[in-house]
Amino acid sequence: LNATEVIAALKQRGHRMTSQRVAIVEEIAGAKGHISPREVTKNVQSKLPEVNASTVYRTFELLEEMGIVSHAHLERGAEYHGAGEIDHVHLVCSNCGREQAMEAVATEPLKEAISGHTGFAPDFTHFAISGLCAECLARSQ
Amino acid sequence: LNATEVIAALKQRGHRMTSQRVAIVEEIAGAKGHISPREVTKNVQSKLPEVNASTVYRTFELLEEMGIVSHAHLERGAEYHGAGEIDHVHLVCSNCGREQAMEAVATEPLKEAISGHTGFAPDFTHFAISGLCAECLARSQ
DNA sequence: TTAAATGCAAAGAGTTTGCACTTAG
DNA sequence: CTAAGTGCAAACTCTTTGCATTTAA
Repeated sequence: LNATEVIAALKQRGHRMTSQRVAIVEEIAGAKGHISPREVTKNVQSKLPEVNASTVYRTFELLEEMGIVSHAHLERGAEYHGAGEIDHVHLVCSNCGREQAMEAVATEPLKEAISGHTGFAPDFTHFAISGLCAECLARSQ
Repeated sequence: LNATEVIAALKQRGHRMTSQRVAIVEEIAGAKGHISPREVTKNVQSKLPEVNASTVYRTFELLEEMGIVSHAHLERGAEYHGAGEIDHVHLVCSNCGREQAMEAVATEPLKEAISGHTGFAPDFTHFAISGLCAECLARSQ
């Protein structure tokens, strides 16, 4: 996710570039993996104290509408990630809370199994997948 | 999930059976599939108007602690289901919002694939699985 | 009797909204 | 200029918590 490109895309759609919007886009673009509205709000406010949370939410909404980011549901609410990134699933340890990502290609077999049984076309990237990470699993045995 | 048995289990643990608790347990036991704290609150209040939402939350907490129910994360917050029920995953259509359940055995192949790649032991029943239901998929093509 | 359970009110987190003000273009 | 964008305050949803009161056993 490249801030310059996103800003160019926004301008092309006729959006105005305010200092708040630039800071928010840069924060999102600079984040690795996923980032939540509250993190963006906190980080942006350390530079521009006046930026309001509602502006952050409105910016995420706009970017999602433009197909630039997507959101996923993790244990504690929504997180966003670049829509262009390699599809990945979110593995969240229910014991220690650690998160890891895994490429979504590995989920193809289950996609086909579910699709074959029910006709439902699953998208494993939208909700996190809960479970036990390797360490907690080992420790529990 | 059988209300009488749950009540018996509560009594055996030394809990008191108040009219509120009975009504809440009956509502949960009477629900098919999953049910949310807000639904329980709404339905119970139609019989006992004075029941407070906090009592419903405390009851769910107690039942989960006793292993009688488990919770899962769906698009709009937590839902509970009987812990004894056949393990099932929640398929939620991102287009029409419809929910369907599917036995979790079908997810075994992916469990093994993820476990083999990352050591992570996934539990697909804890978060819903998003996607397109058969109807919306057909309509989109 | 007495401690568990409840109701209530408040708080807290996360998110949305209406409206008046600001400002990019 | 002027409408898009913003800040602010309020509201809303979901959930939790402290405390005084009620009540099952």
